Amino acid sequence: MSKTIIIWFRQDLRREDNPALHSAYEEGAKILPVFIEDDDTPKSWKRGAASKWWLYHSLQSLNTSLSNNLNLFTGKPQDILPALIQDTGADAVYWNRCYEPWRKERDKEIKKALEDDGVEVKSFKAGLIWEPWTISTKQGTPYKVFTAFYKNGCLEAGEPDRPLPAPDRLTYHNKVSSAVKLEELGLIPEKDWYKKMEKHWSIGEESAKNALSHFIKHSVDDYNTMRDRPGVEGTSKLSPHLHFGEISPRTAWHEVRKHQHMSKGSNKDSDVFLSELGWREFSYNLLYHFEDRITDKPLNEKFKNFPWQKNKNALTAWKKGKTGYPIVDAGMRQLWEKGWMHNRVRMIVASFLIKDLMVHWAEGEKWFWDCLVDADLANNSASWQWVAGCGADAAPFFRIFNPVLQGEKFDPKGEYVSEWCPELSKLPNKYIHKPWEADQTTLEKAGVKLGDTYPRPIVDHSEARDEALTAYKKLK
DNA sequence: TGAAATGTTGGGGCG
DNA sequence: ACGCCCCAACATTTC
Repeated sequence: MSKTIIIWFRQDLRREDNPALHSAYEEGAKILPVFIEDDDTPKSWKRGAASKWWLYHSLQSLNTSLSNNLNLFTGKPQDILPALIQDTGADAVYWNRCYEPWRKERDKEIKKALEDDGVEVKSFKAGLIWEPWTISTKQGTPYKVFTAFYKNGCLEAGEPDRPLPAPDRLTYHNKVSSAVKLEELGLIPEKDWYKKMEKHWSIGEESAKNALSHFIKHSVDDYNTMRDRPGVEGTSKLSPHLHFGEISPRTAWHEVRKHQHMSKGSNKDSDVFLSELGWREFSYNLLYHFEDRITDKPLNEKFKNFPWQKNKNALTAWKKGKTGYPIVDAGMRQLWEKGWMHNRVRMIVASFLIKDLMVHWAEGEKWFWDCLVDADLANNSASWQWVAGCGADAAPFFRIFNPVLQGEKFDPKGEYVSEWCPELSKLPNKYIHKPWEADQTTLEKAGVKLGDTYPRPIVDHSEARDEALTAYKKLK
């Protein structure tokens, strides 16, 4: 009689390059695929609304590719898994590792409890290319500077492992009767705000592969410059697929490498994309080594005394995309509608919230957490601290983005602003990033009434900048 | 993966 | 022809 192995899916919702699944398949075992929507996540980091919506579809897609054999549960894995083993007589549980602090701890306990009961447990690397404990400085300390981490740490560790093929013809254990329906996971909200997101995304493993090949075919060789143009298709848009593990970072890495070997041109641009995968690894490295100072406390303790403003009205205006700065508002509206924001604009809106409005970066972090389909603890936390200047290898605080100049530089034709702030779309390029400077005739011609159809700036950037710098200077 | 302030240079207007 | 000033253009420094 063949062995039955529970494959506990978490953030690895794919068949290809799935080491846990692959290993069970190679053993010729009967597979019992399981996903548990756990309720033991700390309150602040419960799945956000957009993230839930994505997960719903990703699970649906995974279930299809597992020939409807995915068993869904809600509750605590530490209760559900042993019960499941009791029910099915499964011999082993395999999973791919997660790196959130609370999951790490919990998984360790589950492993011990199961092993004490004579159940075999194996965990695998699937979500990262270089796991944090394998990369350290010559002194044995964790890297805190990206370039050193990536060049001397990651790249010196050698070419990443090749991705594993998807197993064909899996043998499944019978579906478990206690499993619940996808609808019962509580992932789809009552209000149907997500309808508008549906047209922006195609979810699941196959879509993730398509997104990657589309990116490699059309954008990767102009990545270095075009990735900064929010009005243009220049980025990979892989982030949600990577977060849920619909595609592995190793696959992305090696597909780009393959392209590099076959293409005649320079690899400069595609190398920049690979280094972005490196930034993802760096974020996980920080989360792993500095977990208590990553998600809401500043890594740089000097910032504990920063005079953050509880500016509720400003925060609301920011969230709604009504700050009066077109590039900021366009970004915030894109986030709301699409569950995603272009990376260049993420930096601009974050700089604006933190430095122009002097609102604590954790407020922005929370809002992104709820709105982003790619909400990811490591990336979101590290990136907010990066902009705030209090993270590892962070942008210095005094590097304050000017929303007008950023708009003019990276959205020179106003395409991005026009798409997300259509009320401004008839303004000439010269004024589309600063409508308050346009004369009355120009405004009327474009159908813009400041303070009515579009807000006036809620702060004066130049004054706000001075105030932020003054506050920063007082820190010691 | 900035922007503003400050410094330097050099051409051209002009007495 | 010369010195002086103005100011763009560019470079450097500072936040």
